[in-house]
Amino acid sequence: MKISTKGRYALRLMLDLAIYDTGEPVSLKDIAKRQEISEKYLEQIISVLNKAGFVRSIRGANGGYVLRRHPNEYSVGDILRLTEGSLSPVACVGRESEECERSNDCVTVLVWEKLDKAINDVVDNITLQDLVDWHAAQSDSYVI
Amino acid sequence: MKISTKGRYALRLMLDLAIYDTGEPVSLKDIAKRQEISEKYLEQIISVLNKAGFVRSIRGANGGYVLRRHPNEYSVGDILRLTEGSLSPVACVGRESEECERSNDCVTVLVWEKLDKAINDVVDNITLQDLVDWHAAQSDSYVI
DNA sequence: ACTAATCCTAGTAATCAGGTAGGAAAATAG
DNA sequence: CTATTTTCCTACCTGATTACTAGGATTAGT
Repeated sequence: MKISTKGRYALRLMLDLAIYDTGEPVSLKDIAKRQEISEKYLEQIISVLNKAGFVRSIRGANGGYVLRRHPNEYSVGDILRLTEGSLSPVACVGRESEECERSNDCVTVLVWEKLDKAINDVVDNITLQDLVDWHAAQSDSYVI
Repeated sequence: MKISTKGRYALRLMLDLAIYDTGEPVSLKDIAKRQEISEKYLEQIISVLNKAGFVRSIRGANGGYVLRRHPNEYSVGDILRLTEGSLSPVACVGRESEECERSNDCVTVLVWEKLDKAINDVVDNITLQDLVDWHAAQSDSYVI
């Protein structure tokens, strides 16, 4: 029941892009340095975000990435589901759930459905903008 | 973010014991047949439940297992945490959480804490007895 | 032309999931 | 006392996944 590094790094990556959004593209090199994550590994992760249209890439010198939309238009759930795959705790519940031939007398599925709902309720109700705000609040408290 | 077969099977195993609790020990062979799970694999899973004192074992012919406590004294969370290990979505939150040197300026941890809380809220508020009741309700509806 | 960046594919070591296999030990039935 | 039924224990195995690393092609600015 763990979120993999792929999902966690994707979230930090998107948050970094949101925080350092000046209009200018942000290079992976900078993100990798700030987040202390291998640049090569980040490449693979951002490639997924790029293909899904979450970010826009600018190639060549002074290139990098920028967010396509406003931070409040990305939910944490969007980002995690894209990079992690389904967040449902078992294969037989949630979106694109697979059929199970035992579903007739299966009681435990009721547990998994509640769990699935609880998980999605959390991640779908936090946006990237919320993370930016929390970050700002945290930084402020250091200054004071 | 998946619950493994170990946790899922453990839950079905405990539920089977609760449903077929007549005072007589229930053999793994019977449980394996009813639940369509390999008996050998169930052996390993119930061994964990046995060592933790969740079930009592009776060896020899006509032996088997019985629940140690009343079904309403087991939460789904107890069973899952025992067999799955921690249910927290990342290593740095929840019970026995590991220290992280980035925790100072880490914002995403707030997401994981909410998620952890939501997950535990679900599994700690469903007991084995609830599952038994749901099962009974489901069986009734078939009879009618 | 040189450099800085993204893009793309392949490889890889370690770990884990999900079992199988074989036999020892205990208890009961006959 | 023996055969059978059951739990108990340890080891092994195969395939998938995780978390990366590596190398080079492509694009674009200076």
